[in-house]
Amino acid sequence: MNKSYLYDPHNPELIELAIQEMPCDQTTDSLSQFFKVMGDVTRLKLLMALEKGELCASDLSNVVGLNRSAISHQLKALKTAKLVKSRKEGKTVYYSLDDEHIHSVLKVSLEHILEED
Amino acid sequence: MNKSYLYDPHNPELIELAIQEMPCDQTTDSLSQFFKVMGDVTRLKLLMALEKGELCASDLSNVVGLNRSAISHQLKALKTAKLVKSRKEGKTVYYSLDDEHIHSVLKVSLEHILEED
DNA sequence: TGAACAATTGAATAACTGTTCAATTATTAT
DNA sequence: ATAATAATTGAACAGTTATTCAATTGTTCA
Repeated sequence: MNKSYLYDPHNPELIELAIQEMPCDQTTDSLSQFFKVMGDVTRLKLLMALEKGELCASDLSNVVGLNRSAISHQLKALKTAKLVKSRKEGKTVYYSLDDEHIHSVLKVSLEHILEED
Repeated sequence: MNKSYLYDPHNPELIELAIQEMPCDQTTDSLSQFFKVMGDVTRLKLLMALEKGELCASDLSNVVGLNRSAISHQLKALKTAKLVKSRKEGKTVYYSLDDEHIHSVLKVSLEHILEED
């Protein structure tokens, strides 16, 4: 029961509802982690590049305009977050999007950003 | 033209395509900023609480379990990012979601998180 | 074996971020 | 005017993060 009211409630019923319907900490943590991973320009560009198809680390460096080390670090973050998967072929490692949901999240969010107001 | 190849290209055509279809810096910056704002547990919880209805800062403190100062700082960030709007009534300030897109983004992303594998 | 290439790793650094605390503004009621 | 309440603000701190550099692993080919 997370009911530690520090301040006088103005709308007690809505507070109750919001607390009841709030997902558990594990879920909100995962969700915010998911957004955090995409909340970096470099990682976002990597994901957008990989929407076009499978690419290796060097090619991704060329697309994003950062050295291989930086790209490798961020690819690791994306892999840990299970947003990309990799496949080794000889010396080169090919990366691709792991999840289908990402595309729709990117699509809806891009629409939101590009919206006029 | 962002065509500064530092490394030997393995897949030149796909590199070209990825570069051509990559949105401009302003767009990728805005998009990553959008995700960054939701990439924090506190702000995410605030948004999820506001999905239930309009709430004032104190009530949001009670829902999230943080003092008013912390909430106020994060509400400001959400307002700057145009994810929430506010309405003043006497001493209290009521906050609500500014954008309809957020709901679908949260929905799709939550599905992704809760997915089995 | 040794040279060349792709990729990763770890340490270091500079920059950023979220929360707390203390002080302040604004509004209402006595 | 004073007190009380709601909210905001700014400074400070601890913790995190992205990039760079140098070194290393792993693979291919001569």
